[in-house]
Amino acid sequence: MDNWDEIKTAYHVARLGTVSGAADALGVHHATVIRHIDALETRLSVKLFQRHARGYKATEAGEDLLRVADATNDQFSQLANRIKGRGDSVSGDLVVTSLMELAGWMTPVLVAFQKKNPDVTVRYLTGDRLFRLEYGEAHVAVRAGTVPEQPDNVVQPFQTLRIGLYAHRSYVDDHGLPEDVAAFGEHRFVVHDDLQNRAPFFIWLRNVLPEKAMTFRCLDTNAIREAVLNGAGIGFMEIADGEAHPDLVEVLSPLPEWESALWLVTHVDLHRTPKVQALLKFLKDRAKDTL
Amino acid sequence: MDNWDEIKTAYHVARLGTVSGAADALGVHHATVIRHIDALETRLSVKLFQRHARGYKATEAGEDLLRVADATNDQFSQLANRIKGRGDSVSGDLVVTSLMELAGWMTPVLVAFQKKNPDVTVRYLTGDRLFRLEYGEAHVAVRAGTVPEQPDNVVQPFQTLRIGLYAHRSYVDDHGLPEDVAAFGEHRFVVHDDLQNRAPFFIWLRNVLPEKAMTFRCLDTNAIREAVLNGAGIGFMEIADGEAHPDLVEVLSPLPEWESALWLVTHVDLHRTPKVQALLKFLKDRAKDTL
DNA sequence: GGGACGCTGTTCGAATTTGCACAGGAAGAC
DNA sequence: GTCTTCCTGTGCAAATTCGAACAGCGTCCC
Repeated sequence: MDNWDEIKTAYHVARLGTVSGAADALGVHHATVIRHIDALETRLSVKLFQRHARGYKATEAGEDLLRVADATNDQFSQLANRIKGRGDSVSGDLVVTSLMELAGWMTPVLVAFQKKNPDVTVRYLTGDRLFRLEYGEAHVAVRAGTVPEQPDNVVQPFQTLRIGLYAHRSYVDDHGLPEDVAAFGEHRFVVHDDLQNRAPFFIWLRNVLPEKAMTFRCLDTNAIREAVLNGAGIGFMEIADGEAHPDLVEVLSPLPEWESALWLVTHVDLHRTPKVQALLKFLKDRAKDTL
Repeated sequence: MDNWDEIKTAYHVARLGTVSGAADALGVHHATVIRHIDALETRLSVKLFQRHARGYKATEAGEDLLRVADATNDQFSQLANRIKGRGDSVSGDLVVTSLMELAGWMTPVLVAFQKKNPDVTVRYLTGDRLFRLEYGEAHVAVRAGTVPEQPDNVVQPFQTLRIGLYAHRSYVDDHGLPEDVAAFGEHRFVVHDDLQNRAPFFIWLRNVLPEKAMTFRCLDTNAIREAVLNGAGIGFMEIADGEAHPDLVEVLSPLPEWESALWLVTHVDLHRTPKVQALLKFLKDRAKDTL
């Protein structure tokens, strides 16, 4: 029973009673229908039809096949409708991943998107680990830095991650502010634990700051933020985040080289789906409004 | 959704996760699998799989297809088992038709057959009308006379219908017996109503008997038998039947030209099925024993 | 880090499938 | 009765599909 097309052919013959009718319904030549039936009967070594001049009459086996194939036909039709319907609608799971730094900005946007599309279940994944689009781990990723060049990924420029250098008032009260970059060595900095971190602002910092000044090191961005807010030292934060806290003091005017480009990345196989397109459009619209 | 083979291919890809694995399972080249998937996705304009270096991962649509196709696969397997199982076993309906003359002999044989094969439902059809094998009206027919030559029928010689000419003792008491054929005109005969009837014994009778002697005419053989048994006149009966009744008198020694050949006829599409073969063998064995 | 393995994807020639044309036959209309 | 129509069935040519070989790439193992 390893040729489903022949079953389909037999189904239409059983349903319509004639080879010609089945051929019309299937859009193939009636010779093809006869050959399919013959092949199927030979393989099963059972006669599915009794042939006579006015058409084909299903035997018991043929009647059985008719019932099964009829159900199958229904199932497949419904499947096609579901698939096409889902293709047009925005529903089901929608997995988004981004840098942890963006959680503050992303979360309300995703909540708004979910409100607008109640059929969608949003799953927002952040973590050190890069969630891989090519393994289907996420539909949309927000990536930072140079243009990602994974072969099967569709990359769109999103916006610029603007970073500032801040210290908490309590730190300033204790240590003052560095006059200029040359004086950074006399201060205490909160930095990422991984000194190989390739964020542009961090690379810049490594070039101007001796390692001994990096006195508080954290594995994740959230911890860095908390450390700065608690006066552990000077550290980088998103500008919007820094400005939102009245107790934070800007240590240095943001430099252009601190900025890092953000990219919207999707897997090519999912990029054209309405669901993904809807989110991409939503993200870009919100970025336009809020920046 | 009009190519079931492509669905089957997609099913195996979704199930196994790789094109190569599916190709092995299907016994086709992996290039074929890729083409099927591409064609299916193009037709549905939906991505069923996300491609990556380690294989294919089903999208939501692909998962949906997997579920449906899995059920379909089960259904088809069961169907194949049923069809092949039924092919090997003797069960279901078995429709037999014959001349009414043979009902007396056929019925106990069919009952015995049904006892031996309890899964079979025997339907024994007798009637004036010829039941047509080519329309699936019967599986097996017992026909009399010259070799039937319907094109799609398989004809096997069965046995000889032996006919005798009988009268009931009450008729003989009233009218005596004819000395020879020449005296037939003085007697009363029970015959078939249709004078065109082509039974050989009846043709013979028409040649030796004036029409005025055919005083009791019936439409069916059963009625003729009853009429003879009630003394309505001289009539033809099956020899076995006539000999079974002690009150019947043989009017004339049976002539060879009264005999009529019996044929077992089946439709070529059903002839090779075990069910039909079982009945044919049974009929022939019983005929050997009882004649 | 390097080599080997496994999987995807494409191209081209071959094999299979398909469509066409025509024959043959049965049933129904007139 | 004959004619028409519709159906099945078959040989042959064209179109489509399929398979072999090869390339490319990522991953795993050593």
